[in-house]
Amino acid sequence: MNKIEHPSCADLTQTSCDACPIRASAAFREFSPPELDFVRHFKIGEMRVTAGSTVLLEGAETENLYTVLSGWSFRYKSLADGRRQILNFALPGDLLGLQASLFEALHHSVEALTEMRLCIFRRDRLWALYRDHPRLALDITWLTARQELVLDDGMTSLGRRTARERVANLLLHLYSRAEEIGLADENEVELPITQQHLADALGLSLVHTNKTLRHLVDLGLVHWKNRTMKLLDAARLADLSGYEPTDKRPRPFI
Amino acid sequence: MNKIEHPSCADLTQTSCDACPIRASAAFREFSPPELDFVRHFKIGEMRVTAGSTVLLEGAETENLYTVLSGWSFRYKSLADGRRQILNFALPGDLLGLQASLFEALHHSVEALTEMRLCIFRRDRLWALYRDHPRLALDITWLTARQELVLDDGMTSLGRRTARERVANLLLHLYSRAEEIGLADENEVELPITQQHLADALGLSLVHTNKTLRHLVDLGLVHWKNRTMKLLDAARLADLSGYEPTDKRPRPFI
DNA sequence: CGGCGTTTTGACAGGCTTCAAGGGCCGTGG
DNA sequence: CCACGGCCCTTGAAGCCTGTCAAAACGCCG
Repeated sequence: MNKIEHPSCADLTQTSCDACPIRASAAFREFSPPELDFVRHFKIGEMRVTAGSTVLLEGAETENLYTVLSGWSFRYKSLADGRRQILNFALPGDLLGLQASLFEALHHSVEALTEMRLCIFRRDRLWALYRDHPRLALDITWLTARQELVLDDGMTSLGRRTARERVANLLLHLYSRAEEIGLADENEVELPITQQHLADALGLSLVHTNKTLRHLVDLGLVHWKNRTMKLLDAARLADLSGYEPTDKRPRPFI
Repeated sequence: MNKIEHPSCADLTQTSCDACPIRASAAFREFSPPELDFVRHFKIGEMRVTAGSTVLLEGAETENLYTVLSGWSFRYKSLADGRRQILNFALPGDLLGLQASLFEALHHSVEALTEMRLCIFRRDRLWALYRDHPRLALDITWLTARQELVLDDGMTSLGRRTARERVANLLLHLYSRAEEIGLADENEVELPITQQHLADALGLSLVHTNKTLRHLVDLGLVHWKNRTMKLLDAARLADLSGYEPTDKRPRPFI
């Protein structure tokens, strides 16, 4: 399996929040000393999971709140007969399990696409965070609002876009997300997903996803091989996808 | 067709927050006196819009934050060629425009289905709310997380459910939402929507939506006439829809 | 080399869309 | 009082986009 490398913290058993690899990214805002201090105590520990493992399971209760430190994963829902819908992909900096912290149980599952490192926060201290660190609370709201943007666009794709538009749209979105946190450049990105994942995210069958993707490749708009994607003509892709780039402003973080 | 109306609030007899019709509902939690006091000042005024008017327009900036006091509306996105996807329906107690408060611009529109009364909050005081009233901040987070539940299920429908499953699922969902705030009982509810709205929410064509709905009616599972829906066999509907009821716990509110 | 997961292709079926037209309901106006 | 127009709902027919079935090619790894 492909792994996402984060050399700076590769062999650390427990990253100090001071040296958090996430915070170091230019995409996130700076913490004040008191905030940093709180976060250090809010955090219970770290978790490392292997590619393919289930991080969160639909229906589970009493889960904690997690933050992705490294690695890719995806949220999904399953129907009784096995049909699966991928809701979105979670990258470093994303929050996981907030639902479980606010409601009785989780209504979706999360699966790791690569080896992942997760920061674990105590769900019972979420209230303390809101009470004592409003700026962090606002950051959480910001993250959830941002995710809603993604879900809104995803719904529009599933409901009203053609297969070709959906594929083009998702490829651009994935590149954009990866680039934002420095996992891509030169229009090239390593995506740890199979075409089956694309299909489940797009609401299409595997076969049709393949044919559509191949079509875009044949048109010379994108390269897709060995878990690596390269955008060859992002402008034309965007053109036939109705893609609307999302807000790029600095991003807060717990 | 769609016009933005911003009637002056001056002539309206402003509802005192103390007697807020939303808070009176058993579905919402009680406010503490200080919270009530803050909300009173957070609120700038009320707005009344007529059925069919556009409450929020995609791309608009510097919008305020709204809360629905009465009436139905829906959030939607449009594609360049006119295709429309309804993202969800907003009922009394729902928040509108949080995105616009956190980001540069709105990425979806909102249209009123009935006459509506909206409570207007100052977007620039959102930070004060988080700073001084963490419980209210948590309430906002709760509302957005809850909306995410709805979007997740909607995505699953659009991506992986058949037309029949989608229709059955949406009807149950709409009834559930209406019942929750006392707008429905005896399995009967007045839905101010046309089949075109159903179609746009389900990602189906109007024709196919009609045929599918008619099929459910012919099966004796539901009644649909004159903007009124009655669930005749909710169990069987749920059975063929893969419906999962959402959390029913008391609901917070700004 | 063999096994397995992934990608690719072809053929066919079908669910859903599109096109088209008629019917019902209701407010408006002659 | 009835005709008329505008929505909305309904129904039929034809066609296409996408799903399903099947099988082969490919690539990686033990």
